[in-house]
Amino acid sequence: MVRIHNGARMAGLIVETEAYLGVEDKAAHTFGGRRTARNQTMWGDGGHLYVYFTYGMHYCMNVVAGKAENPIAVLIRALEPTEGMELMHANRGKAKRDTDLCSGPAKACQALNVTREQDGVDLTRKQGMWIEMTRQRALPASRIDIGPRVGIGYAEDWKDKPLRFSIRGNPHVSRG
DNA sequence: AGAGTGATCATG
DNA sequence: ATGATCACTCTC
Repeated sequence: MVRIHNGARMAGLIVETEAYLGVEDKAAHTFGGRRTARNQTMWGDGGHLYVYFTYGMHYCMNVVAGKAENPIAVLIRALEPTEGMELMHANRGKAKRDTDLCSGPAKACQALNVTREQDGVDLTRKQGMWIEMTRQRALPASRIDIGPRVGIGYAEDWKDKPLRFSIRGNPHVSRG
């Protein structure tokens, strides 16, 4: 994931995600067909960034993954910083080590200076923020941990579904 | 384990 | 208009 802010480039490898599956997923903002000012980006075409504000102080970002009217999104829960760590430290303030920079969904947004201003950004254009392929080979399934999502204990029969994905042993994965 | 913090959303 | 909630983080 690449972010240009004030002319400087920051980047990180996506190491942890969660899937939010449209109108039937009780943990998704679009559950039951809810369509609000906040979540309207989720209802649009995939390839755009959905950013929401929560707990009075935190932003979290998602990659919209469905076609229009199919509100599926992938929450970016953690990044392994690869470029611009100095700027990330400045943005985060309290972080002591590199593993504190982006090891959580709101931390990653704070490090990359992502707010509601970035909601709806087209990630297929290399402007402001986008996603690039790495030169690394795809990881084998054996290197991916799969488990229940974090912080959605209210979601009844959806709370234990295996929709959280992370790279096994990567120190930048959130504690959750 | 508890506080911090305010937008958001369903209710009426 | 009101009140409960919240896809979290930090500090104790």
